Amino acid sequence: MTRPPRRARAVDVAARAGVSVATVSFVVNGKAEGRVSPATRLRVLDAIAALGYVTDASARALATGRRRQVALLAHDMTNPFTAQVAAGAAAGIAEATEGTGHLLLLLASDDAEPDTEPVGAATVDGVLINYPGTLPAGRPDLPVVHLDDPAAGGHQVSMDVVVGARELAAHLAGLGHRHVVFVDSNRPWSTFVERRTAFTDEFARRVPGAVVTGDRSGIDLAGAVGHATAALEGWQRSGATAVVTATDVQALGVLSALAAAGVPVPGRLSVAAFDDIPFAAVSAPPLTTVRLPARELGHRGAVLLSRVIDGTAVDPAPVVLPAQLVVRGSTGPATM
Amino acid sequence: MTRPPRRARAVDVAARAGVSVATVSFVVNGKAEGRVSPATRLRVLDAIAALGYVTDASARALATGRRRQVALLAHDMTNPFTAQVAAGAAAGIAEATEGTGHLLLLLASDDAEPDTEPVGAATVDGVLINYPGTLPAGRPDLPVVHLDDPAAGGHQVSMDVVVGARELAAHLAGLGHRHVVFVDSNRPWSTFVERRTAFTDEFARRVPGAVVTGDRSGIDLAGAVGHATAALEGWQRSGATAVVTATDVQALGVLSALAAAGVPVPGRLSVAAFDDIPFAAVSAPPLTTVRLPARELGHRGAVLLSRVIDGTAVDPAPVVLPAQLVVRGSTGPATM
DNA sequence: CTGTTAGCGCGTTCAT
DNA sequence: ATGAACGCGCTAACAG
Repeated sequence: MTRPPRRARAVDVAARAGVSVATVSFVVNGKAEGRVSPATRLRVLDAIAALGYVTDASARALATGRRRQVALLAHDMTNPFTAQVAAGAAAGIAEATEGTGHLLLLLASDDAEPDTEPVGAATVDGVLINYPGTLPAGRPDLPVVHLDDPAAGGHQVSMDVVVGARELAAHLAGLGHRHVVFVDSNRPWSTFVERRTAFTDEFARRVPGAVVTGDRSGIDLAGAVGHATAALEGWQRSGATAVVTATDVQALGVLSALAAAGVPVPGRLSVAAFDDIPFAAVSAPPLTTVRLPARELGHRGAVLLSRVIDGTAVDPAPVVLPAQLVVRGSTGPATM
Repeated sequence: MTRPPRRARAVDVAARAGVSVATVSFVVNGKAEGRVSPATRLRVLDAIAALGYVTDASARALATGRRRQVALLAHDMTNPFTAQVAAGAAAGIAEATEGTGHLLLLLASDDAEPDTEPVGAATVDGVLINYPGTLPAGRPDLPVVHLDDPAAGGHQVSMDVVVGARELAAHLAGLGHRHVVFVDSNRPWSTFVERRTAFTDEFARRVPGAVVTGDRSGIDLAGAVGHATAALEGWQRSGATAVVTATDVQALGVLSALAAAGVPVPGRLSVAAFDDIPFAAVSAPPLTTVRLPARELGHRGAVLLSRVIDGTAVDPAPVVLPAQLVVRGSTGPATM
């Protein structure tokens, strides 16, 4: 009665069904068509169910060379944008592989590089990089898709940040703003460079004598609040009438600092940003921001990566997702 | 000149170093001590570096039975609490395994159960469940640690929600509130049940004739906003002077709905919740909430799981992390 | 101190 | 239509 609680193997299934392991393998992998008679196929299926047999992933991986896993290299899961990318990626890989593919989460610890050991150890069939910079060499032919890194080569999916930035510039210009502070991220990622330069260029083009003061802060909430609190007075003295940040998280920090200091938004200072994370819609006032489709980014990236892995996608054709300005209550007419 | 871009294997290293694969295996796994001479060890190391050799994870897993991977079963990575748990878990597993362990992310798609196929396929050495309910059977002896699920048996780490809930009840009672609306989560997870009953009991104990009106909403931002907007009028008519929600996300939604309706907080209605996600500190007004150490939860859970896996932790001794009320601006004296 | 070798569990070609 | 046998790359017991 005391059956060994050991996992059933293909041999066990084969024995119970009175066939060979090869037959079991065929049935399990859907290659029974024209090779295994429907009757025996059913017997095998029964045995599988009875034994609770599940193919061992490591053994299969060793035999096939496919791991059925993909890694997501990201920086900080605590950032809502990243979290959405991850959620989208998980859904995308599941969808593209019909539930057989899975996501290995590789996060950077603090400011270090994320741990890429699994990549070298061939634990994954491909990598999704939501992180600037390339992989450590060693696996030159490993399928890779870059996310939101317009400067990256190869396969990538990004968002039309430039269009969104221009819309934002036009919006602020139309409200009469002439001097804005642009709070960049203190990480020199290409997506942030693009946000800043596209905004700055368009704003300068539309507003004669425009002034865009550069500034930067961490993109974590605490860092953003601290920076904004300290920089606030300088912003006011400079005559700026609007603050644009590279990310929503920073803007939420700015909003908080302004509220604490009793500065009316958008009465005294307008605030706008990029991302449109869910919390941007419920801040006080709700945040005007450039909507960047984070979840879609992860989703499309995962689907693309799956295609690269199975060889369907060969030549790198960058996918660019649309971005769009969402006007809410944090921006208003410029007032000096 | 055209070297095959193939990954180097142990045999290749062995050949280059003039030793056998066993020797390579020993030095790779740090078992060279007293088995391999320092000199040959160095030769092997050189060969490894020269060839860029990295042990194949699948092969090693097949041979050792250890996958060096752990799964995190979670519901919605978009929820900041979950994201923090994930970040903590990733850090914890890396720490406990000195960088050799990794995190497989298994998310539930919408309201379905999360995909547990990798668990059955033995892709992981253990599972971290931040999700109510147990694993599908089939692997009864698989190490499991439940997170924030006080009703779960076995190994688990949770938080002292009861203490926090009582502090909150005392706080509101002290401010003169007698009628509060408790907006529960619409998911019947034990952690939420605990939050509600602990709060309700303590509040009733402290306030003679106390009224706690029950209510519930989704714990996603959109759902919370929608619900609050619709329920708002009823809350006001009922004579409630405070709203307590099961999670910060819901409270943020409530705050947003109240702001849109022009209801002063805490002037007309006080608002409080559980979690203390980062955004709770920057809302307008900043949210009074019971701080639940999410990151720590994930971290400790991962460390504990590692111990269970390597057999260090045997008897399930539930770990309970402290919770503590953080009073901010969203709660004030009751006013009718 | 070092080499040989038998598994680990599955996929797949080649006979039958 | 089915089974036998080899290989995937590595670990670990055993022999020397």
